[in-house]
Amino acid sequence: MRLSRYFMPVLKETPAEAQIASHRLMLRAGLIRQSSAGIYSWLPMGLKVLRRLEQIVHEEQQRAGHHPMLMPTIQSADLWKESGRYDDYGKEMLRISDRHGRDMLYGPTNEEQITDIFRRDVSSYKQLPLTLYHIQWKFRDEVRPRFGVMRGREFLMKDGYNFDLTKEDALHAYNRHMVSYLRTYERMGLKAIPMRADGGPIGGDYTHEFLVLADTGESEVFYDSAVTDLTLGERDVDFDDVAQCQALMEEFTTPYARTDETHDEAIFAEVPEERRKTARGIEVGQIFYFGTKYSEAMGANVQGTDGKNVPVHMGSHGIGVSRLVGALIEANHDENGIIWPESVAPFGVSVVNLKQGDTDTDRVCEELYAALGKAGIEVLYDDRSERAGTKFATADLIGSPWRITVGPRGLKEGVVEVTSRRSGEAETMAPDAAVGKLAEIFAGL
RNA sequence: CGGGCUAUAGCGCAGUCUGGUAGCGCGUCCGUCUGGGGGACGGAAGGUCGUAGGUUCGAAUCCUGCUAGCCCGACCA
Repeated sequence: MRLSRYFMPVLKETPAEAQIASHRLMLRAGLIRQSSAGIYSWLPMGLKVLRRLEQIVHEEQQRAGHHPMLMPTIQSADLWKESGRYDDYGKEMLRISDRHGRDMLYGPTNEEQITDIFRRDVSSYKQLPLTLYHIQWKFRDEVRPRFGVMRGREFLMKDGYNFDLTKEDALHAYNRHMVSYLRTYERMGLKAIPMRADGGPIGGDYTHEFLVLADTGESEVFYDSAVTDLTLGERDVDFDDVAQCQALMEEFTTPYARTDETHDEAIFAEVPEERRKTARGIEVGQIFYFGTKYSEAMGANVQGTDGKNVPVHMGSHGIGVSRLVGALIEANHDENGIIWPESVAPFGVSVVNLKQGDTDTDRVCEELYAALGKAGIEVLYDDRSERAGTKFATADLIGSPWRITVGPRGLKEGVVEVTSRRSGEAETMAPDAAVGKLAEIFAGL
């Protein structure tokens, strides 16, 4: 993308309403604009990030054997009256009525809807196990929205639902989700720790929250530092392998890791003192197994091998996709701006032309732009007639992980400069070598 | 939902106390000089001062209602 033709309204100063780094930087870098309290428009570059996260979530869900679908944002209240949650949910739920005076609502989640879909078309154990998910906008009418997209009222969420004949099968689904979530966050360049959690309004005995450590996190967390060393890495996972998923789940949940809601000082005290850590965390996902709570309330039964109807065992699982954009920035920024991990960056490379209008710098920039694009890298070419300082400041702010600086001084020696946004380290090399180096870096993503 | 604060140009702010018809910086547009970390100079555009009503010869300024936004707490992904 040529910056001169793009819509990327960056701000030099921070809007007064933004308190935390991610909110400030999302506004300053032109990712979002507020529409009303807790409701945001996603500008082109913000949408790019959101789409990249969605893409990773889709790939990892489908890798685990889950099926994408899409349910509506507006739901009928009838289903919620049936499950009993119409009254339980309280003012957080945005209630509306249509022209006929029917009670409707803007969905804060979709257990009722998915259960309704399930019970209409699934009647036999032979159709199980089944896990369906979607990525859809939700609305929760927070009393006090804040921190930009981290605690908005409207938010994009992946929510998934598993249906299984037995508790054992449903717990495998639970473990499978645990592992697929770990993979998902790792691909995004995030360290998310599964922590034992409270059921909350969704209910359930088995539940873990995934938290990203960040000073601005809303939850206080307590953990054994051993848990932060764990990674899935390149390990090959067979999501149908019950024992493997179980083992991985145990590996990642055995070290102590809890939020303040479930924290137990007595158990925590057993962790060796030097490994006992207290920090703050941002919740970016949660998984639940809740048994037959909804299937019983809503009559979601299947016939078992003996021909008898039994309620299915269910679980639900969520990833806060829009919130993740904020969490990623909280975990990846410095005083100059955002530092995107390669896998989610809206632009992998910023090409900075230090002397717009100079025949040689213009030509080399164009060649780099074309060659990097051919290598499958999204490039933001800063072709504005701005001075070097302005272009560097913009590049730092928007956080492309790599910058190629092209100026007459370097071109005299036949080189350009390749700079890592994260480390700040710069290397000079021929333009061809720069393309080769970056193509290699981005090839694995 | 309790407590506190704010609303003036795209962004950050002054002006309000003491009423006289709106200003600064950044950004934007034009021009010139520049050109490796937000450059300089000259010119210009842009505001029903959140909204409705009241007081007054006259209201950004004083009074009342409303709305929106922000902060702390409780709540929550």
